[in-house]
Amino acid sequence: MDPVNLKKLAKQLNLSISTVSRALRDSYEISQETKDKVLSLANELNYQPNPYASSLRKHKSKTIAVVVPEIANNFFSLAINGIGSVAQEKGYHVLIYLTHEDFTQEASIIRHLQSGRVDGVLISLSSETSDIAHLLELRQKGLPIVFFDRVCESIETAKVTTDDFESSFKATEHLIEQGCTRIAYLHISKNLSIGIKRMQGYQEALYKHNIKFDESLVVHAGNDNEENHAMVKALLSREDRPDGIFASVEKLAIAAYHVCRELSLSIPGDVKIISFSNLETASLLNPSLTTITQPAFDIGREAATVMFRALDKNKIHIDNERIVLGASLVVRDSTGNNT
Amino acid sequence: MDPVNLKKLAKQLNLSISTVSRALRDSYEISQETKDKVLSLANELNYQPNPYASSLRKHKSKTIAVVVPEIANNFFSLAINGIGSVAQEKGYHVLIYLTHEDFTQEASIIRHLQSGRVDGVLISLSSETSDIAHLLELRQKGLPIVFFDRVCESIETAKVTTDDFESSFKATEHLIEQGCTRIAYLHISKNLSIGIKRMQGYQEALYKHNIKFDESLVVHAGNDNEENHAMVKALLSREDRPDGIFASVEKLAIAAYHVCRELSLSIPGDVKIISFSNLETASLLNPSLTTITQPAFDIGREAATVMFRALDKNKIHIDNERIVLGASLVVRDSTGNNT
DNA sequence: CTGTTAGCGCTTTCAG
DNA sequence: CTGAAAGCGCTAACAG
Repeated sequence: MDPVNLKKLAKQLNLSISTVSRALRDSYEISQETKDKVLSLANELNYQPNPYASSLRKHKSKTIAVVVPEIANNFFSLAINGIGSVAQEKGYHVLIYLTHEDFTQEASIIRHLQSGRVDGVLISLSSETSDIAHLLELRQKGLPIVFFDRVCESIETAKVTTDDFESSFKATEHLIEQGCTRIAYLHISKNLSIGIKRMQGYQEALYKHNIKFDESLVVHAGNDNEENHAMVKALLSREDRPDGIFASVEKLAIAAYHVCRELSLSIPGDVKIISFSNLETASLLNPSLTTITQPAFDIGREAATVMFRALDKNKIHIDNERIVLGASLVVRDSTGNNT
Repeated sequence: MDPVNLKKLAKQLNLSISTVSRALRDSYEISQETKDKVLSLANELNYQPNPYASSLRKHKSKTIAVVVPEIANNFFSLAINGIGSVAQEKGYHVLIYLTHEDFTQEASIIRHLQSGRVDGVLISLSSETSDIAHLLELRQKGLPIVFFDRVCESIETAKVTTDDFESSFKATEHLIEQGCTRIAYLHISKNLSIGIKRMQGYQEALYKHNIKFDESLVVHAGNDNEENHAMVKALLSREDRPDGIFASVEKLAIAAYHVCRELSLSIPGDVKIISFSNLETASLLNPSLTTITQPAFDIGREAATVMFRALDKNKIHIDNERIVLGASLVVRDSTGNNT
């Protein structure tokens, strides 16, 4: 109840507040003897420095913000784990903000972060974000930003992603090699670079194998699950329905699964599905699920590492570095073993 | 770059700092006219109050800590989502701390939180936690605590959980009704009340159906996945191996799945598995997975609601309330539809 | 209705 | 090596 602060320690030791403060930060200008005395009393009373006082004084919070669309999504959870692990090593704190894929919420969160509450921001954009004024403003305030996964190409700063093009190319090619000729692409958002890059990989694979790109096989999904479901259902109900589906995100693959069940289409007999997905356990449990698994944890670690490196050097502006981590195409045979 | 603070606003408006401050907090003692002027300039300059200054002054941080063993776990992710949604409504910030199921880390995190960085702590205990001195200390410092899921029975405060006993009873009974007679229990930790309650439900169901409880069918799992795997493998390699498995947590069910595959045991032919699990999508994808699905999001919301109610009233000590939310037994037929 | 002032707990000159 | 004092940005008496 009674506060343990520098004043109290100082009084009890007959020292000045500044001496105690310096002793605790192991300053060279304090005698060993004094340091020992201070340290021991601090431990005894379990002194914990008030972080707000020192943040106010130093204009540094030792805190970063992680802004993600949602957290109940294996990719983001794992990435946050990665971020958290580096943060703990570096003695930083992690504030989590969820945008729920909503632009307005994202903007208001980012705007709030101009307050100085955090020293840097790691962000994965909402699928609705096209206007980036709020991010530019934040940067102008001197806050370093690192993008991960869902990056913004037009802002010069570090971006950590999966090799979206390459892995999409391989995934699509895999479907083609399995005999698919009419492959649909479930597109997450026209605003997000991941959606675009993944689509490019898909198109490139079709091109390589002389399959004509059919615009009508692309489903432009939105934020409404019901609507997405309906669109996928329409697609799979067509006379000339696709025999393969490449989903740019897990959520859309799940929708496709649902629809196949409703329409009594067998997987992978009638329709082969492949998707970006980090549901390791799910794919473990279902042999017919072939996934592109992103190195989510490492993406988090990498993004955080870049950020802390900048913060250590008091760098406000992070260089326009692009870090691309490889994803793995996890194909399973009918017994569920990886191949 | 240049800071927008009260001083700056005051100077530009020819008002005193305190007047500006009051105007911004919509104090009754400020004229509408002044308020308007202040507000409009604040908006124009995009003034964001320094949270550290006001926290220091008010001894309130408008921030809570959420301490969980891990985050790449659907239950915790969903619960954090729930917490986050209430926090955002109430204007609170959420700091996430991960213990990695490690007691030492948990203790050091909790100790750090005595600093006043947060106004309250929501926690789900690490499976290694048996000593609770750190939690008692925290409480003595005047910080309200709310437990969720993995609660500590011996501390008087609010606890939000699933009806562990009841749902375990039903799950076990379900296995018995499916014809299982030798049902194993995969036990998470002897320290955690959830493990114990779930075991009690299991035992009670056996008792009701006149099946003798066989201690040798209980696997006491630890923190090491390899070891757990080995123990489950030993269990399923026995001459008199179980024909049913009830896993108290998802991770152990996954281990059992792996082992069955290695030993070429069919599920649910040779062995029926049932588990606490929030991997909705996984169970969607695999028809043979029967789960007890906890209302994770609601547990998070509920826990946060209790916390904010206390904080609103400046209550340091939360009453020993127990909130129990129902879980649902999700049984699927061979087509994967819920029944 | 508005201004002056004291301080939250800490760091950091500047003096000794 | 140690102490005194100023001040980070904000709030809350207390005066007027």
